Amino acid sequence: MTNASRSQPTAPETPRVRLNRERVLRAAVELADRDGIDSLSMRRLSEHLGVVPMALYKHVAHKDQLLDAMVDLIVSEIEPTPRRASWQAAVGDQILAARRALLSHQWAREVLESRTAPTPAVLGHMNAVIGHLRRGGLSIDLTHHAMHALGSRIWGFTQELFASDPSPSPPPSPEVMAAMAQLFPYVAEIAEVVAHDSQSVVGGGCDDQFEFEFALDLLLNGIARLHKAKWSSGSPSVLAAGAAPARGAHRERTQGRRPSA
Amino acid sequence: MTNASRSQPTAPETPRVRLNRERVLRAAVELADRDGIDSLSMRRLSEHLGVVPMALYKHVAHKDQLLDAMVDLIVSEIEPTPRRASWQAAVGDQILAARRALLSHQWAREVLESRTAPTPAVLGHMNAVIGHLRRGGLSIDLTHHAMHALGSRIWGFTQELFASDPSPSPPPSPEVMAAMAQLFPYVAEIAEVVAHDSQSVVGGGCDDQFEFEFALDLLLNGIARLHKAKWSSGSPSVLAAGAAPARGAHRERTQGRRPSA
DNA sequence: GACCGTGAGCGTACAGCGTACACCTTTGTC
DNA sequence: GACAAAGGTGTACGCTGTACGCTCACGGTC
Repeated sequence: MTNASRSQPTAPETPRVRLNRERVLRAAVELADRDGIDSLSMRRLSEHLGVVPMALYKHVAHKDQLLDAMVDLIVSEIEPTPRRASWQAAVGDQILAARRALLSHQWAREVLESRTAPTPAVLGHMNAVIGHLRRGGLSIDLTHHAMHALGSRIWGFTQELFASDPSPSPPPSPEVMAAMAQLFPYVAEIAEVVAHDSQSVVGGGCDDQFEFEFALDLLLNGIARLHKAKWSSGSPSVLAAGAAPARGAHRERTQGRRPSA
Repeated sequence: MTNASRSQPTAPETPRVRLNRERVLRAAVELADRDGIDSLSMRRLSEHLGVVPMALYKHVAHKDQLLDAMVDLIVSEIEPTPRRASWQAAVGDQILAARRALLSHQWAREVLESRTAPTPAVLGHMNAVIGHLRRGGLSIDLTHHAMHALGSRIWGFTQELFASDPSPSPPPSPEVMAAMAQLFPYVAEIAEVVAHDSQSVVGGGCDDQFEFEFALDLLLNGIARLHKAKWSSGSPSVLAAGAAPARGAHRERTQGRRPSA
C-alpha cells in the first residue's frame, strides 16, 4: 500500500535518473547560489533532487564533506594563468581569475574560510600563486610571508568589515544620523561622501572590484619592494626599506623573531 | 508535585541571584571562549546559568542579538590609543590594541565578520582608526580606500587561508607527502621549510603575531607612499608611484572607475 | 532465463536547535 | 495589602543532521 506510489507511480515517463556524486554537488551549488548557503540543508537539497534526505548519504559522508566538495568543484574551475612579463602581473592574473570564478558563488568565501584542510583544487590554486612568486625570483622566506599577507585574498575577495546586507535596512533617520555624526565624526564624514547613492556605512555604495584591485596592488607592490631590497625575515627592520618610516618601535613588537630559518 | 523541588528546593542557601543582560552576556562570552562559538546554544547557555532556556529571552530578543551584544562587549574593551609622532604608528597601535582585546576570544573573528550592522563599540573603533588616518593628513578619498584595504584586519587578525585546526590531524604519511610534492611542488617546498616543528601546510607552525604585523606594515607603508604621492582614486595609474612597476594593464582592469568623487 | 550479491534509495527515529505562547512567581510601588 | 511590571517556567512546534535497518533494482555469473 505504502509502496504503491513507488512501484508504478503516476508519472512513469520520468525514467528516474540515477543519483550520483556529480549530480548531488551540482544541485547543491545551484541551490546555494540561488538561496544562499544558510538555507542549504540536506533536506532541501534532497527535495530539490526528488529524493529522500538519506539518499544523499550514499554519495557524501556528511554535510561537511558536501561543503568541501562544493568548494573543490568551483575552485577547480579557476583556470591557471600563464607567465607574464612581471610576477606581479602573473599573480594578479591568477588571483583575478579566482575572483571571476568565485564571484558568482557568494557563499564560497564563508565556506572556504571555515575549512580546516585544503582540497586538491585549493592546493592547486595555491600552488599556482606560489609558483608565480617563486619563478619571479622571490625567496622561499619572502614567498611564505607574502602568502600569509595575501591570506584569503588569493581567492579574489576582500574581507570587508561587514557582510553586505542582502535586505538593506531603511536609511537611518536624520536624528540617528546626527547622533552618529556627533559620536563618530570620522565615520560619519566618510559615510556622507560614500553615501551619495547608497545608505550603508562602509561597503555599501562602493566599487568592490576597484577596492579589491586597490588592496591587491598595495600588497603586491609592497612585496615587490621588499624583494628588491632583498628583505628577509631575519632582518625585520628592513621591512620599511625605501618607504615612509615604519610604525616605529612597538613595545611588544616581535622584532627579529621569525618562524623558520 | 512537579513543583515541589521548585518551591523549596534541596539547596535553599542559593538565594537565586536574578538574571540580567550583563550576566547573560558575560556567561555567553565565557562559554564561547571555553567551548567555541559553535557549541554556544541558548540551551547550553541557560543550563550554564542554572535557568530554563526561555528565561534568556527576557534579556535578549534572539540569538543574533546575543551575538551582536557579545561582540559589542569585547570590542568595547579595546582601549583607544593616543596620537603618535606618525599616523602609521598611531593606526598600528590602535589595531594592535584590538588584536590584544580579541585574541583571547577566537570566535570573535567569525562573529564579527558575519554581522551586517555595526554596533556602537564597533563604530567607535572604526572611528578611532579613521581618526588617526585623517589627523595624519590623509584625504577622505584615500582614507576610504585604506579602510577597505585594511578590511577586517583592523580587528587585529589576519584572514588565514585555513582556520587553525583545533585537533591537528596526524602528519600526512610519506607517500601522501611525496604525491603532494609531485602535484604541488611549490606548496610542498614551502611546507617543508615551515614544517620544521609543525605538520600543517600553511598557518600551522607560523608565528601569527609576526605574520600579522608583517602584513599590517606592508599595508600601512603602501598607504603612506600613496599619501606622499598625493594619490587620488581619480588618477589610478599613480597607484604604483615610486614603487616597482605595477601589475600592468589588465584587460579587465577598472581603470579610472571609482565609487565616489 | 534463473540466481544472487551489491548498493542505491527509503522510512523511521532521535537528539539537538531556536523560539512562540501561555502561565506562574517574584519584585517594586503606592 | 493591592496591583502592575518584570522575570522565570513548561510545553510545543518546526527545523536541523544523521544512525540504522529495510527493500528493491541492477549487474554479473551460471
